[in-house]
Amino acid sequence: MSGDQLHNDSQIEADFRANDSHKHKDKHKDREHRHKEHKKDKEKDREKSKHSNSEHKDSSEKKHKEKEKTKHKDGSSEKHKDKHKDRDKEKRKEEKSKSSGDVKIKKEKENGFSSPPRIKDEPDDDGYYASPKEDSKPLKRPREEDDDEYKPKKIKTEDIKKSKKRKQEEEEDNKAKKTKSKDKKVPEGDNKKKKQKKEEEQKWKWWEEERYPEGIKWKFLEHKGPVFAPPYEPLPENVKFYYDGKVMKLSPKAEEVATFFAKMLDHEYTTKDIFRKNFFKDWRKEMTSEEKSTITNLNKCDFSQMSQYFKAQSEARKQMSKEEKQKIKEENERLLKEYGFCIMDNHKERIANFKIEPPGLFRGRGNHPKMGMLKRRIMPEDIIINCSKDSKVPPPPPGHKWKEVRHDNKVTWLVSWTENIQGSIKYIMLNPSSRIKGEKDWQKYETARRLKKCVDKIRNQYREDWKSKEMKVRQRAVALYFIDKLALRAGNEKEEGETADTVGCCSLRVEHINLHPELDGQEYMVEFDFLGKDSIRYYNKVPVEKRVFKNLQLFMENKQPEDDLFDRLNTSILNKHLQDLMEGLTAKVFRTYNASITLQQQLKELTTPDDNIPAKILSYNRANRAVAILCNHQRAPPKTFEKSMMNLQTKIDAKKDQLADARRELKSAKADAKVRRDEKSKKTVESKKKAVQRIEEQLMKLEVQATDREENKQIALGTSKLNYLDPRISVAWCKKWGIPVEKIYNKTQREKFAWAIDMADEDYEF
DNA sequence: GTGGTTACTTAGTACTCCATTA
DNA sequence: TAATGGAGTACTAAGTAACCAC
Repeated sequence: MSGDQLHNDSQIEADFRANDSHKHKDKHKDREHRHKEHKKDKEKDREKSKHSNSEHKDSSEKKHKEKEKTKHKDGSSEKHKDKHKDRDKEKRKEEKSKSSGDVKIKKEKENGFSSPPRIKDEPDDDGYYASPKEDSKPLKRPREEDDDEYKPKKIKTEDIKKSKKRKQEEEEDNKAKKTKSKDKKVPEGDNKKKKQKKEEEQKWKWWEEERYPEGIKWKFLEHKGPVFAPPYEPLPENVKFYYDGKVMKLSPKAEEVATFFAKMLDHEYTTKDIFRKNFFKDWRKEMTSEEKSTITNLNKCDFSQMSQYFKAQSEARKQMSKEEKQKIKEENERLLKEYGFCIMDNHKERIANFKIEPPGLFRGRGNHPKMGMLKRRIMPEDIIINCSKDSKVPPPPPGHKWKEVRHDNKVTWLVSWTENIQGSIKYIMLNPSSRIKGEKDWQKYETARRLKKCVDKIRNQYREDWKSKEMKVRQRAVALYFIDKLALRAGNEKEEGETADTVGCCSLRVEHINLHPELDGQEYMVEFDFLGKDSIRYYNKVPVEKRVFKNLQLFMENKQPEDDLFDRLNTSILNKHLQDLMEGLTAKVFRTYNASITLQQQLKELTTPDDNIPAKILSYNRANRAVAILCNHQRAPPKTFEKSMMNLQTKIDAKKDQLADARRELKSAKADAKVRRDEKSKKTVESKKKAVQRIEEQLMKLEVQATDREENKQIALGTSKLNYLDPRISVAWCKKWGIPVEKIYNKTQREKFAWAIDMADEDYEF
């Protein structure tokens, strides 16, 4: 298959799939919503479902309350997994029996889903793709050697010489800074340049140093603690809240929560029943008893004045003078300078998120049962500080104290707290450019490269396991095949009712796949349709091997749509097995491996040596896109997409006219030169020629831009670029073809991948 | 084997800022 | 000079997976 073909096919696929996906997104959501609601409603509601909407809502709310009560009363029953599962299955069964009458949805689904298979290339023989040839070239740097990864990790201590050198350098740097501040005679521009140069020279190459022993994350850590959200500022007197048409002054606490809702009034969220219900419940908790007895119906609340006030405020912010904006900018910079960095082992490192999340309303993704709940304000008393014993512990704000100060150098976080919505722990950690994150990232790609070496063996093994006598082994083998072939996520188990109903490979249910012995002229087709991470829909039709198909039929035998497809499997079983096959191997390594290897293959196929730089970059983006499609990285089409495409087209048309004019002028200049035969007219011809060339180039650039943008409409390239693609592949490609790395990675990305930019040469092979 | 907890990576979206254009 | 648009950034939700106790 040629590069072009591949590109075109994948593009068509992408468009089909993306259109499909968005067309049906809402329907899907509706269906999912019904699914959940019905689960809650159980038997009694079966009858009621025929009744009016409002009735249905009321009863479901009651049921929900009952459910919550029983949850609290009888926690033990909740804990028992099998019972739990069985009950879910029962509920799902009921839901299914109800929704089976939903002809409309089914019909539309049949009509709408026509995307071609979206899989990686496979040779015809066995539906199995060969891994690329392994490269035996020695890698330049010692730490790139895979052997390093194979051996059980040796305990390494920091090279004394190096650390001494580092200290020396730092001291010199400090001296230099001092003298620089004294020296006022040097012109500022010069100073800046020098400073920049110096900074570049002094970028710490942690990747050239020894790693710490396994488990030790740092030896010294000092920071200033977190920045708390600004306190609530009460609304001005003239901004009123109305209840049932009458002005009502709210207590500060209730008012603050009301403003959260008012700020979101234009958002679709605030029209959703669950959101409103959750918000109202939590809002009432913040009210005084008087307010509670008055405000009993959210529909009677009028937040419009508040909403307008915030809109006016944001408008005023936009209209601020340059000076005012500058002042704010400076204040932010000051905050960043003070709290945005820490000292970790002799190095100043940037902190990723030093600000504590402000209070507000929880905005889950997809059909989240907790959307609208109040995310409470985090106080110093909620905060755990982590730093080294010999560091200066950050002082809590006056009149407050920390929940705890600990000195745990086996973890990377500086600050943590527990949020109130899911009860999960949130952390303040370092920036991706830091040593601690970079090292981990590098390690991740090294693990994926190790997988490359044994992936053939693993593939042979799971193919064998499709024939196993043990059901558990067969399920494991088929699931692994999907994870490998389709880059599916592992699919951990989730607590029912706590999050949106999304799945990954191991948690797929029977209802998420459809088997077609023949479809679109191909045999043994599996049709996937489920909501994955972030409730992004995964829809794909894939031809599989006969044995896989037969196994799937077996797994689905005597099961209901809401039953687990792989009922003998979970991620922990799968990962334990993978661990036996290769040290450090887990399900997610396959995603990294397949993404990176795909990029490398695609770059080889798509890059045309004679192309100019913009065309080569288009090829790069196409290779990147192939990965994004594989990993199902979608985005909502930008709101201004159509408009901006139209503008671009207008520009292209204008450029075409300009080109036509220029060509005409060139032609007449040539004719003129033929007659006159003098130097002057020759020169004119030359300059006209150049003008044509220049315009041609400009036109080409615009056209490339248009193609790229169109192909990217619903595909997000960033996620794979940042998390799945070994940056050394991109760096090597840039070096090989003389493309400035800035064209591929922006400043932040270059900082994150500094290690790769420094160490990869053009021969690098993933 | 299970459930709970913890630590960390991966993810999409909303917002901000700055360059370009009218 | 204001409007526009797009790249880059901030934010934080939602995953994966390890570990531990039972």
